[in-house]
Amino acid sequence: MTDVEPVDERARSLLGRVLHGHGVSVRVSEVEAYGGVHDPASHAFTRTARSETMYGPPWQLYVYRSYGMHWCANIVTGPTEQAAAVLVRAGEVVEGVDIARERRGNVPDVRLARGPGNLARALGITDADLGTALLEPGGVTLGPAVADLGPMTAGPRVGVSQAADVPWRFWLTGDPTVSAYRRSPRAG
DNA sequence: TAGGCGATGACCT
DNA sequence: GGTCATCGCCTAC
Repeated sequence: MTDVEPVDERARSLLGRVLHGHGVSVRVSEVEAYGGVHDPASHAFTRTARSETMYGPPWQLYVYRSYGMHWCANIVTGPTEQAAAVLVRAGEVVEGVDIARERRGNVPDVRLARGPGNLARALGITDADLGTALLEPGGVTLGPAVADLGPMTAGPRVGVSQAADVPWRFWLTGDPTVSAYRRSPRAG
């Protein structure tokens, strides 16, 4: 590997874009970048069957289960074999609000897609969507880039115990749908 | 084959 | 703000 992909740049470019999933559309307000094979915090740091999708071509959906019961949606951004990906952490439901409410239960609208597990649930994303090509018509798709984003902020990643201080979490400044920061108890 | 751990969320104080 | 539920995956034996 002679150079490192600008994974942080790829992550920032996802902010404001709309992710469509099974009848619900979410405007992405918060993301977290994972550098793939060189990032100790990434699932792809050690290659396993679970993370195999991340080594494939970009713009595919990587779905994993967290704490046994939550699904988390990632967008593979790196070229084949690099396994760089971006975790979509939060967003604002802009279409299909009724469907999202049905999936999430009786919570305030601002919380419908706040947090990676909640966002995946609002969009109806499960392991059945693993490997979905996001730029082609299908169950889960990604909209075009947004020109006027407004200010964004960078900070440390949430919940990771390795490389916790790398500022690869990005969110739209002041957006109410952004999830709260919580440091991993295992981070140094 | 068994044990430990987590890119979390919800609830309680 | 703090605590705990919960279970699939990974690693070590």
